[in-house]
Amino acid sequence: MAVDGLRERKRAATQAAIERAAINLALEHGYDNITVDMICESSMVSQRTFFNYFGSKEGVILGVIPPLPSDQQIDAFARKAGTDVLGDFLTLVVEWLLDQEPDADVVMARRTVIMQTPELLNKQTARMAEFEEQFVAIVHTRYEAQGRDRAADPDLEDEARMVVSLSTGVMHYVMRQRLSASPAASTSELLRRSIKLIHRITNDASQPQNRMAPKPRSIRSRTRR
Amino acid sequence: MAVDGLRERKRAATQAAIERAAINLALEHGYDNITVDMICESSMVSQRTFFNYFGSKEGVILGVIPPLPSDQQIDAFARKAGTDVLGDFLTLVVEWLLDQEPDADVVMARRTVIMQTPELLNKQTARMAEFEEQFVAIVHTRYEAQGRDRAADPDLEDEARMVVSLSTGVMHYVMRQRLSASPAASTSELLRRSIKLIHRITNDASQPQNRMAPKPRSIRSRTRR
DNA sequence: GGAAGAGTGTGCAGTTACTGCATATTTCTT
DNA sequence: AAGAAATATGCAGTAACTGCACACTCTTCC
Repeated sequence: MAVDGLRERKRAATQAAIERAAINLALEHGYDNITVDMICESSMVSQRTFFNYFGSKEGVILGVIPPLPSDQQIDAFARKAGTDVLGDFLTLVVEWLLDQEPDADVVMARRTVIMQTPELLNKQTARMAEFEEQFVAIVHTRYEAQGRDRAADPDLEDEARMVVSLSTGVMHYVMRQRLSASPAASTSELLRRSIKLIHRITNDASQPQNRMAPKPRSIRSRTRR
Repeated sequence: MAVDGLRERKRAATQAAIERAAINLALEHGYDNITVDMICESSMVSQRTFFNYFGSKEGVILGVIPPLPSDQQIDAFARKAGTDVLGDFLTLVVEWLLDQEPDADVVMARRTVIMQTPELLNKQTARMAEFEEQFVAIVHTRYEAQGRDRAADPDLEDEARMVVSLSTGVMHYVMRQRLSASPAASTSELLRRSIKLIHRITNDASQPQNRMAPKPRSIRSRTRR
């Protein structure tokens, strides 16, 4: 029994090779101007292998999707005492997405590529959106742990979904800030600032909560195309 | 000089034909199981024409992207007296995206297709995200109209961006609700309920604003893949 | 140490969305 | 009716992605 596993090491090597090749090519030519074939040639693997590893062209830049949060993590989130669902959930998602990949160089290079290719940021967000249902379920475990019942409060379903939708938006913001902001600021610090921003925005609104859509419906008259 | 323009009428006809063909096919076989060629055959146009009209396969289901809000609309948004930036901006976006297409049948059919194909909802959101920069600019016009200066308040840039990010999330939620919710509920009503939900979620959090990330950094120990 | 078995790499052929370009057809203008 | 402008189409090509069959390599277990 190999203590480490030659297989695993090889696997890690190819993965890293493809990754490096892709990132370097993207840095040099721009993500949109490189093809999967170029990456394959540069990393000396077949196209098929490339897709076996990363599944898509974006995948190699955005990184492999981590496995969903463990039951432990979900449990920890569900049992937190506070009422800050949004903040706690965001913390969970950030840990899920961002706390990995120890290689600082790669992280840095990824950043640069994504920064030069706004479309990639959107794809990142879209990729996250595919877990919407699972996320909603996670939020629900928290509500249940707090004794809030789905049957008793019909809005609870909507509330969970809104938490997730908001989180997706905020995550997009956070990712974006991580690119441009001083890399010194830790992610959790960034998150805290984001939450503060949200409060500033929404609290402003909570005082004159009344007038929302002054015109009942008036902009109908617009020419098409 | 033709009062109406034969050209325009023909154009509208082909567009409608393609649209109908696409939606019907999607309803029958599912969006993922139809090809652009099938749509073209069914609507008797060349593939090239299809792409001339809709640009992409999603485009024909999601509808043509409306032109950005007019300067008038932006101005109206900028000059609104209240402090509810988020609500007002959401109203603007909803008007931009949703207040068009008088044909109820088509709207209904679209709904069904999108409902059956969650991926389409994400693409819709992604498509909207491409206007992020323009949206941020719009929010800024409002801040400027209110005398808030970018130079004086360095966080203003971030605040505008956060408004847009949040809006994207909320719009995703709204679109989703429009699918499942009783079609009776008007969109503006839905929006109002959404804003209320946001307040419920964020106000809960504003009281115990302190404890955010209890564990400083501990989940590092996770096996990869 | 060698055979069986599981995991990996690769070639190939095919599908599908999408684009540029040249050209034909149709409608509008005057 | 002629020329300009818009529209429709065919064609050829690119690039991402998939399924499948087969070869190769590491692991395991006797």
